[in-house]
Amino acid sequence: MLTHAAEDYLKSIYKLQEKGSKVSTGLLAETLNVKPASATGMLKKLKEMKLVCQERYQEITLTDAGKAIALEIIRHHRLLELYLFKALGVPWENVHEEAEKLEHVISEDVEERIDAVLGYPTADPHGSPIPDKNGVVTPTAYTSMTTLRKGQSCVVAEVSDTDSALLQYLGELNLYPGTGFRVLDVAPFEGPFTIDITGHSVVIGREVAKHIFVTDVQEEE
Amino acid sequence: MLTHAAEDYLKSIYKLQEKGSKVSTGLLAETLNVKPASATGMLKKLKEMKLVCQERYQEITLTDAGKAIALEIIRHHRLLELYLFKALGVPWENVHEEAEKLEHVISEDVEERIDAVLGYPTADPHGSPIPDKNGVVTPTAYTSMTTLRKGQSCVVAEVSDTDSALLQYLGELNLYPGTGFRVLDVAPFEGPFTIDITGHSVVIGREVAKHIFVTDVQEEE
DNA sequence: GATATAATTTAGTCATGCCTAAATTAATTT
DNA sequence: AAATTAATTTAGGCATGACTAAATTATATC
Repeated sequence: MLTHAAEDYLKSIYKLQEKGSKVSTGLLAETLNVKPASATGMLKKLKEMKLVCQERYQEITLTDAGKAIALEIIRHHRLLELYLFKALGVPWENVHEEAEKLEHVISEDVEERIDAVLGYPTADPHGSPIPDKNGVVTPTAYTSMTTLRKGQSCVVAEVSDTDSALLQYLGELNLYPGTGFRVLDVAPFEGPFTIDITGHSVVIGREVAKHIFVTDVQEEE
Repeated sequence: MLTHAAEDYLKSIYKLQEKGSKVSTGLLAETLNVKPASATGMLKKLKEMKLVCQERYQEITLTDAGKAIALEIIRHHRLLELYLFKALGVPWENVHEEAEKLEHVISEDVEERIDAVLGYPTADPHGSPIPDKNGVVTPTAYTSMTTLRKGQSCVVAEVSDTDSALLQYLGELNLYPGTGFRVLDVAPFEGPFTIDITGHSVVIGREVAKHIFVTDVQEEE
């Protein structure tokens, strides 16, 4: 069994490379709120355990074994997030922090029960895909909200889960994955979006729109 | 915030003195599966934190602050046990182990939601009382099953939660707290009990009976 | 009262996982 | 090409929480 810290390193490496970043010691350290020297130390251990590959001063990648563990932890995390949200009513801006602690201690048995109670879901409350038991991820195709034009309608697919204040704001607007809206107007010079969401008209700034990803984009007369 | 290990020490001290044991370094070490020297080390820290009192080579007791923390952890543990049992269907012989890991990472917010979902319960699946939010414990009055005589009927109040194989056995017999049964016979010379439990006749040995505690004992014609 | 046994404490060690400071290597600028 | 800057690694330290071995204190026995 791995330590919690080692699991967190593997998870962060996976998420960074999934995001398309070149994973370096410094980036990893920053992500984990740790000094680069500490990351070097942990990476050395993970390399000895054959979970991580890295040539001296070069890019960091996961081995198949490392990736499998990373996906398992991510599955724990996302199932727990959804469970806390749906079964216990924890506000979605808080589920990430809670799941962060629980993901390392939950047993496979409890996880399977949670999975069953939720009806074998495929996405967490923010729309991120939940890997299945075999580590297979089915990513959802989506576009950034910033690409939308006046008159288009769409459905929220995913939102960034990093900023809890932003999540709280989006929750107040009911901008959860699955919610549909229509673009009433896009202000010129990279201006804000005015959207119609279930009958209410709301203005959304560019900075917020960058964190919203949509699907089912359709022109509407 | 305390470390998980410190929380475990406080919890064990509380449970041992609740059971009526004189809490010594050696007993505590044995309970926690740790060497006496290790316990001495942790006790030193807990004394510095004013959570534990102990004169050199003498009995160990909790301060009010230490007791409050112990009760909080026990509350976490027992609420989690009941939640795993009722909401997720985890077999009762497994809930102790699961809760042991979760009790240290669960937030107060999630705990309150669990408490509400369960309808503010007062006992865990084994019948142990759940301290309330203020640390008040309302113990249930019960008698050992070994004191029962032929013809008496009663209701299971509590069972030992330490031996998971025993719990599995009791579960198969449906001997959960709340279940009633009647003593059909007690064999002589400290022999086994024959009981009627919801229509089935079952023989229970002395060693098992020692771990069952009953209430509502009544003579029956 | 002396001694054997049991319990407890002290002292020193080890593994984790973080830190800072210094050294090294890589990349950029002049 | 040399020098500066940035990134990475090494070296040494610290806290936690376990361990073993040895010393100390308490208790029981003769």
